[in-house]
Amino acid sequence: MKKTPTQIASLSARERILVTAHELFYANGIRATGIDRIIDQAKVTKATFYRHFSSKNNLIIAFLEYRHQGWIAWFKASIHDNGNTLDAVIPTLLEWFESEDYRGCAFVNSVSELGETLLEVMHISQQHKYDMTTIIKGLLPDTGDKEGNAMALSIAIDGAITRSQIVQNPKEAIEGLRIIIALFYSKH
Amino acid sequence: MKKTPTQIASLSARERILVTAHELFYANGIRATGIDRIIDQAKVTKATFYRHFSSKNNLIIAFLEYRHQGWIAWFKASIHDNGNTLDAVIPTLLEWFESEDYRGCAFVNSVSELGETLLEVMHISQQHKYDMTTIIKGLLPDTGDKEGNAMALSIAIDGAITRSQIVQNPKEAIEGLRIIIALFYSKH
DNA sequence: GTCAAGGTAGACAGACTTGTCTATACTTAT
DNA sequence: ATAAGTATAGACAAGTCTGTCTACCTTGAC
Repeated sequence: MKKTPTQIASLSARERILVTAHELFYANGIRATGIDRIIDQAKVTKATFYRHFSSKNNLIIAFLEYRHQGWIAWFKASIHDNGNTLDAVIPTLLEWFESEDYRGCAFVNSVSELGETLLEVMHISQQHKYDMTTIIKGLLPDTGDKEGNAMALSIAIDGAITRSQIVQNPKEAIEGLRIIIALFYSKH
Repeated sequence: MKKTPTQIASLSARERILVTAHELFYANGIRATGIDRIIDQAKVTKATFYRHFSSKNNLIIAFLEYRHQGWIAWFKASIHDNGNTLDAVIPTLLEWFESEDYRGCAFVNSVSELGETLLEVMHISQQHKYDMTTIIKGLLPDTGDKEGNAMALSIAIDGAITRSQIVQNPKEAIEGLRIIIALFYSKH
């Protein structure tokens, strides 16, 4: 995915916390990441942290909103750059899967970890999947069961995201997805 | 999935710990579940727990092995009971998705939570996905790219498992999967 | 020049974690 | 009958976690 080699020092305290939380939460998990670790790496103090975020839960939600915005923007842009067809999801996802710090879908991971202990996590994750499905729908022709096909395709994409995380073989996951997409093309 | 209303008291201490750990780990997450909670609910003491499992990590691995065995056995049996064809995965998964305590794939959840901090978790999860794919492969005809098709189908299944966990709409996830499976049938 | 906002530095409370340890008791095989 | 194995009960060490607090400093607006 997008690499933002931002000079962390040039950001405001709030942004430094958010960027650092994103990095650590995604890489190591939310429960595994303590506030202390975040404030150390973000180069802020505890008082500053709690001035910007009232609690860790609050930061978790901000992290997911930040991630959602970033991911959707990247996904749209990359699909556009690859021709804006259904086929464009292949190189788009492959690039993501092959990125060094790839660790699956941040929303699936968050729901896995936190379950329903933090309702907003569930809601943001549902919104994220809904928005991804809408983007896929926009790539489909106006024939047949467009809604159902978009759902089916985005489920296949979720499968590839998950499989790539577990089996750590991006090519294999992408090839599986490619077979499914080809079936959709041969149908029309 | 299979409901085992086992009289917990009739089991050995080790089995009680394992059954309880399975219930709590799957329902609430691994990191969210403390040893104290497990020993309380399993009606054993700490000394007994540590006689059977040298550490929490050790219990996590035992839990995943137990889950893998149980899940694969259930999956095979349910597919068999539903006609032993590719279509059989539809009612099989629907039954699982609609079970009250459904919370997605225990292996995906574990990898999400623990990442690479516990290597065995990664390995067991990979084995789990491999074994699931093998079962799917056994349902396919000997035509075309059997290997690739099994991979594609099991990725779609993973997607449905994940989507059902997040969006909490089993029917929708199953319908998406049904569309993909229908495409595989129409191909031959 | 004053004042408010936002920053640094770090001690601290209180809860929760895993894992160890002592001391006691029940069961079963030899 | 005794010894080994497994159980109960629960105190405890040592570490982690989130969140609060005091005390002081810097910067920019007015």
